[in-house]
Amino acid sequence: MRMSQLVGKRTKETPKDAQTQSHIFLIRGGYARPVSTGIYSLLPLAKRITQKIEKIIREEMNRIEGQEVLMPVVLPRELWEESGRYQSVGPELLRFKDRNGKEMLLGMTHEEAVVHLARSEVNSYKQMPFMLYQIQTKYRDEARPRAGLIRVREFTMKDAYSFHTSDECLKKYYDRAHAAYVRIFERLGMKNVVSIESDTGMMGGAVSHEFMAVSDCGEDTIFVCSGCDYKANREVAKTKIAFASDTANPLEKVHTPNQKTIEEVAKFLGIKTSETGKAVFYTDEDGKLYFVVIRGDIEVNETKLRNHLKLRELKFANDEQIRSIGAVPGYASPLQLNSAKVRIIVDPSVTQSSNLVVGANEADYHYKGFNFARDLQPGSKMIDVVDIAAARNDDPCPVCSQPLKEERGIEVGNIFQLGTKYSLSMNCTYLDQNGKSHPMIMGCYGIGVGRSMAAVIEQSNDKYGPIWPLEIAPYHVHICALNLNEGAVKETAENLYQALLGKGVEVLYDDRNEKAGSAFNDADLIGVPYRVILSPKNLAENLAELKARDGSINEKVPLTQLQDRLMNLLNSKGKQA
RNA sequence: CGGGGUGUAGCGCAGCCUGGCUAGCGCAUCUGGUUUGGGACCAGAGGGUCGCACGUUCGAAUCGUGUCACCCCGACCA
Repeated sequence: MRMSQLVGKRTKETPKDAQTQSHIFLIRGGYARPVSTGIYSLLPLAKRITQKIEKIIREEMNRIEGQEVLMPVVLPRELWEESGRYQSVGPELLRFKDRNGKEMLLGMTHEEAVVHLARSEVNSYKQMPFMLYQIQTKYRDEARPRAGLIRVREFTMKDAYSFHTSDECLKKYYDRAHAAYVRIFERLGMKNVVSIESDTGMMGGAVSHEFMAVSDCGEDTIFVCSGCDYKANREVAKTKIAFASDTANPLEKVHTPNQKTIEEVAKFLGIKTSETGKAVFYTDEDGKLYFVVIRGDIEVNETKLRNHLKLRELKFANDEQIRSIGAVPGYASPLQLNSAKVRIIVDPSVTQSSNLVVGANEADYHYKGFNFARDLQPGSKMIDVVDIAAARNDDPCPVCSQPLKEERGIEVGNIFQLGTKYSLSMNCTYLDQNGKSHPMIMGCYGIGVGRSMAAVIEQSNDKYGPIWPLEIAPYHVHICALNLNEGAVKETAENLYQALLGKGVEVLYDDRNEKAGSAFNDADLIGVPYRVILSPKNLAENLAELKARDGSINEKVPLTQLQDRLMNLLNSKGKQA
C-alpha cells in the first residue's frame, strides 16, 4: 500500500474527548471515526487489524470443531418472547417495528437465534455435541458508551454456542473452549489476560469465566491472588478474613451524641472501624426494605446481595423508609428489630466477630459488646447469614490466604455454562438412545473483536502510538523513504516495495516525500512492527536502516542483505505463533 | 436516570462577561518556491447556516427562554 493513497488522516492533536490510550491512538492514527454516540466506522488500518483478529479466532474455533454460521442481526419479537428476555432485558435491547407494524429487535446476543436453528436442524443424540459460531455485528443500546472502541453500541462479536447431552460433556467442552480462548489472546499478542470467575448476570447459568485484559483503564475491578491461581471479578470475589473472635462481653449501652457514621462512632469511642457493625438499608423496585448488617470497615457487595435476593435492582433506602420499619437512621440496629417488617441479611463478618459496637436503635446511643449468636437468638428471627462482603485490596485469598491484589480489567471475552436455561424455555430437545426427549445442555462463548483491538493498544503502546504485535499488525513492513527527490532514494524505495510485494509481504510504503520527523511520527502511529528507512546518507554506503517498532532492533543492513534479513524476521516470528 | 461540562472551518481553540462594520488563530487541505534524519520555511488560496428554534434589539457568535447533540463521572451493563 502506498501511503499517499491510504485513507485515514493522522492528526497531531489529541481529540479533546479521548481519555484512554486506545481511544486517542485509534482517532489520531486514522483507524476509526465516530459516527454517532458509541457508533464507529473502521478505516482501512483498523479493518485490516480486525480481519486478522477474526482470522485467528476462526482458526481456533474451527480447531475445537466449531462450525461457522451467520444469523440475522434483526430478529422478531416472538423469538425473544420464548426465552422471556423480550421482557427481562430492558432498554439496552433496541426494539422497533417494521412497515407492517411487526415488532422486531436488533440482536445483542444470539442464544434465541441459535436455539431456533438447533432445535429444527438437530434432533438426535447422534449429531451431538456440536458447536455453532458466528462473527457478526451486535447492537446494544448502551446507557453510556465510552473510551472509544472499549464500550460501544454497535460492534463485531464472535459468539459461539455449544450443545451437549450431558453436563460432563458440557464441562469437558467448556474446558476446551477455555483453552482455545487462552490461545486466541496469546496469539493476538495481549500481554496480560486473565480468566476469572464472574457473575453470570442476565445470561443465566451456573459457571462462567471472563477473560480480562489487565489495564488501568478497564471498566471492571478484579482480584488476583498473589499466592495461587484464584482470580475473580469484584462482583463475586470472596475473601477469608480472620475475624476477631473472643469471649463475649455483656451488652452495654453507651452514649454517642451526634455520632452517626461508622467513622464518627469509632473515633468517638477510640476503636477501629473493624470493631463495629454497620447497618445498611436497601430497597427494591417494589419499595420492599432490606436490612443488611456487615462489619463496619467492609463494604457491601451489591451484586452478591442482589444475587442472593434474586433481585434486578437495589437502591439505598432513604431515611423515611428506614423510619417506616421502626429503625433510627444513623443508629439502626439489628437488635430490637421487627423481622416481620424487614428482611435481614447478615454477613459472616458480623456473625463471626465478637463484641462489636452496633446501633441501639435510639438516637445518640450505641451498644458495645454485640455478639450475634447470643444477642440475636438466631432461629427466633428470619435472618439470612450470607457472604455479601466486597473484597478489598490485600484481603486474604479464600483459597490460600495470601493477599489479593486489586486490578482493573477490560472484558475481552467470556464463557458461560448455560445449562438448559434456553433449551427448556424454547423447547430445544433431542432424542436419546431410547427415543426419550431431553433438553439440550448449552454453553456460550463470546469475544469482542473491536474491543480486543483496543485492549491490545492499551497493553502495547508508547507515547508515539500503538506497537502492534506482528500477528495482527495492519502491515508487516513500513518503508520510510527520506528525500524522494533524490533519484537513488526513489528508485531503491520503489524497487524494495515491489520486491517485497512480490514475496507476499504486507508492506506499507511512505511515498509522500514528507520531512523525516513527519514520516516517523506517522509511522509510529501506524505501529508497523518493522521499519525500513532509506535515506541519501545511508544509500551512499549501500545501507538501509532497519528498526523494530518495539525498539528491539535498530541496525544498519547492507542493501543486498535487507530482503533476506526481513524475510528471516517475518518467518521466525510467524513460526513462534 | 442523577451530577458536571462543551457546542464557532476537517481537528484543536480564541472571541461572548461589556452586542457593532469583512468572525479570528494554530494544525490540516490546495498552488508556487526554498528545504529534507523526529511533526520545516516563505508567498498565496479555498473552506463557516457561530448546534437548532423562538425572543429582546436599529443591530446577536455575544443577552434571554426553550430545545437538540456530544463528552466526562455515577447508576446500569450478555
